[in-house]
Amino acid sequence: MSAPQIHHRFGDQELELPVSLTGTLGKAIAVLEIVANAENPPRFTDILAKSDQPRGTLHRQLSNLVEEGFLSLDRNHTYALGLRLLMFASRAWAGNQFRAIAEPHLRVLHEATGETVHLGVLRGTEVVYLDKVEGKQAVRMYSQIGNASPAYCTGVGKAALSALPDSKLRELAARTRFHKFTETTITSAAALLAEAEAIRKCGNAYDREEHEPGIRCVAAPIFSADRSFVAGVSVTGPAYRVSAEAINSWASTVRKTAAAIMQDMAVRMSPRS
Amino acid sequence: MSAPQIHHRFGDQELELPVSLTGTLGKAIAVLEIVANAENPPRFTDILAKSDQPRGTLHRQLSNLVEEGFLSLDRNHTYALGLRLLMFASRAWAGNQFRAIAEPHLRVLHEATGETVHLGVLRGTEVVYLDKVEGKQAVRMYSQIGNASPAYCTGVGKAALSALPDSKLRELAARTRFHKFTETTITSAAALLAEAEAIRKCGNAYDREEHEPGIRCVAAPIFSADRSFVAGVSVTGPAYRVSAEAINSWASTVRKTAAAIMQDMAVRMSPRS
DNA sequence: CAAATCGATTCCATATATTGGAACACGATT
DNA sequence: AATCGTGTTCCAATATATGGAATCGATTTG
Repeated sequence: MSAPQIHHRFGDQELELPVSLTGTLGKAIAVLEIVANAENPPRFTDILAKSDQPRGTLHRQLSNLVEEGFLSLDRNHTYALGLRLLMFASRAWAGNQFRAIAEPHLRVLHEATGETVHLGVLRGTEVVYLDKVEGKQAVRMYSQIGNASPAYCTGVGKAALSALPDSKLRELAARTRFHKFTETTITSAAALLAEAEAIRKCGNAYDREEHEPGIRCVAAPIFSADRSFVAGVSVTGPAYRVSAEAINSWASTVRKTAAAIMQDMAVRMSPRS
Repeated sequence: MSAPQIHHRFGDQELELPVSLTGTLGKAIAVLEIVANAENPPRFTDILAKSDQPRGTLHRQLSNLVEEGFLSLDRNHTYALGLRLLMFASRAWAGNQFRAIAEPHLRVLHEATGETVHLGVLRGTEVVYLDKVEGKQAVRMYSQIGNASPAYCTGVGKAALSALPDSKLRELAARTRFHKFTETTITSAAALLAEAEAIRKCGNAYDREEHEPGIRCVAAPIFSADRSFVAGVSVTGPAYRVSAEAINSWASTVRKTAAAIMQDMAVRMSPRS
């Protein structure tokens, strides 16, 4: 019913993270966020405590969200994120052109290395994972895909950051909140800027057990011509199995994958169909 | 920072599907839905055509959604679902108690049969898949999980429907819009009610290539005591590899898995902490 | 068993955010 | 240069969200 018209979607996606509230919608989403960030299913009062909305208002907001399927309310009066979010996300993922284009390249990279391959894009100071290719293994997916990790301590994240124009990089570095996950985690904006510079020079980002102990990773940046869209690819493996030499030996392969993805995207950008 | 308090979440989740608009939020979500259902990335005018909102209004709604990260707008003026939806979905999935409880049982079922195992819950007249366990295979995930399929022509869906109280079942059957996907697809409310009765008798639902040709499946219902929450678990395989006899031989195994999940949930429901 | 306490829900005058028509800007096409 | 198709901005009118207080219900306490 619709021609398979190809659009060009490279310098897409916004990088801004929403801080200011967008009227009614923003308030509703703020409530969603509270529920999403709660460790155990929150009750009305729990949410009220974290929200600065008066009772009546909050109650209606919650009711609306439940009505719309963005939240679910069980009979113990605890709220949880609703199934409708899953439906939207599934379509968001399937319809994402960048992911679709990158996917075959990720497979090739996985074949070449035998280790887990990640694809992620920068969103504010975080990286959102769009795909993951790993060996024989039962599902284990939402656990990673759609997940957001800090950019400053992951291979994909640092690769993406390094591709940003300098002004943008500084801005993000300034507003990053650093947390020392391991011994080697970067913990200052200055160190992050230096790291980005190093990555620009050699073309690869490395995660030297900076996020999780025992996990190593090489990554390379992917970016649009104007740097308004930045992402990264990486190969990850456990330190006990993957030596530092192995990581180094994959560096150029990962760079080639990134280059191949960028070229593939450029190709599908130009003509209007 | 928070006690690992266990809440009981069985007769949870709402079954209603949102038809009426919930004020401002509902209108915003309606816009989201338009973008989600578009085949190729829609432009402003495309959305305007499907929406009944005036230009100015629609434009602000879109701007707000972009601002909040629920939509992305690329420089060709095409809209797509935003990454923030992925982040929410990832947390919704990870935090879903039902899925977490069912997961180990799904693995066992997969080991026993060697074929793909699905877990899904009913939402309105559709089934939303929460988990999928399959053999050695690279990712392929959002493609199924979070996906919504019609209930009347899938194993999981029919199993879930059969567990509903009669009045609810009739209501859903009445508002189901039937589409003849294959030769064997059920295409009337009456036939669906009869099918549900048959499932209640034998305890299993079968998908006899009713949704996709060449795909067979046995399922069993999962439900809360008061039937306010209904779901299903299934084993699926390609007809060329999986004979009708094999499917039959798995029937009781699938029922046992469903029973085990239900018991496991009941256990984690009762005490308040 | 009554009273009190805590939480969730409903109500309604008021303030505010959304509305939508029209004007404006921009680029592509003729 | 003029026209057309798009996307974007503006602002008075108005519909909508707000939030304080009252109500309801369940659970705990005296």
